[in-house]
Amino acid sequence: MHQPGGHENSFALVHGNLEIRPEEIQALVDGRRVGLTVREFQVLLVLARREDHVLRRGDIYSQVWGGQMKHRDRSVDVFVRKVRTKLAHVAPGWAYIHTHFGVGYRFAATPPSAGGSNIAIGNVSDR
Amino acid sequence: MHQPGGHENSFALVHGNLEIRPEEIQALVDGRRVGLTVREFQVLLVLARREDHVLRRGDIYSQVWGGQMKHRDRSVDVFVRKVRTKLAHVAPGWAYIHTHFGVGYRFAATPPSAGGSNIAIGNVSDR
DNA sequence: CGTTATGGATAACAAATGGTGAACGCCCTG
DNA sequence: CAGGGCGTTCACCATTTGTTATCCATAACG
Repeated sequence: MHQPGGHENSFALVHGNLEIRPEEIQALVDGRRVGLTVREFQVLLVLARREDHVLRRGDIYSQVWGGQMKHRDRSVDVFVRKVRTKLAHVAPGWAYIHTHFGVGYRFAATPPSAGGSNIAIGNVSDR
Repeated sequence: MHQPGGHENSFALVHGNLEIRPEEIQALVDGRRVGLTVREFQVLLVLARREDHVLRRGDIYSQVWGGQMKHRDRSVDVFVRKVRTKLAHVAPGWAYIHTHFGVGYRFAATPPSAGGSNIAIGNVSDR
């Protein structure tokens, strides 16, 4: 994580059934490990720290990778997907990272059925 | 948004039940997301920044799209309508963007019933 | 009233954006 | 040195958004 000269805020975050432990680089859902890699964890952490706020890709990027995000860099997207996949594996039906088209992503732990009983499988993007 | 070399004024605006967060490109009505797209949001923002002032189409256009608005370009109108629709969806009865015939638009958060109990459905244009 | 100007409403089409799956290269470990 | 885990990058495709044209309603005006 890129915070030049800064310490990691180390208190655990709890959102819904998800617990995030910065010092341990661990994310737990109802006590079960999500199994995120370091990068994946960082992306989730950055988002979760600003619950319910829309973060631009560039902001997420600079906080995790440091520096300026190159034009058309898809790193953030790819990692968001990886995180989503692993979270979905442990917490089926829940949604945590919401897409804001043309802007970025927003963290909000959303229980199943909230947001409508979608018969469709695909993702829905917020705005 | 076109502000060559300029920074986005980033403090939230609040008008009536409407909150506008430039940084997040988010508009909220009583906490509920309006769901505007980036362009739609920009149009609303430009208007809201000059609450109660009538802005000419050309001004709105140049601030959002940049450059000079071409003769008979209806972009502004189309987006005003889109914004109105989405706002109406979340805040029934309220009016935010008022038409000034032959001139342009004016932002003013107006609660229901203010402005008369119109039985008619259509729009009313100010002057 | 009849005509013209102006804005509202839709829809068709084009472009931008993000989801996905997979290939690669690196590094570590057995 | 083979295998596995991880981060990075690419390419393809579905969806969402932006742009433009057209038709319709209404205001302005003689």
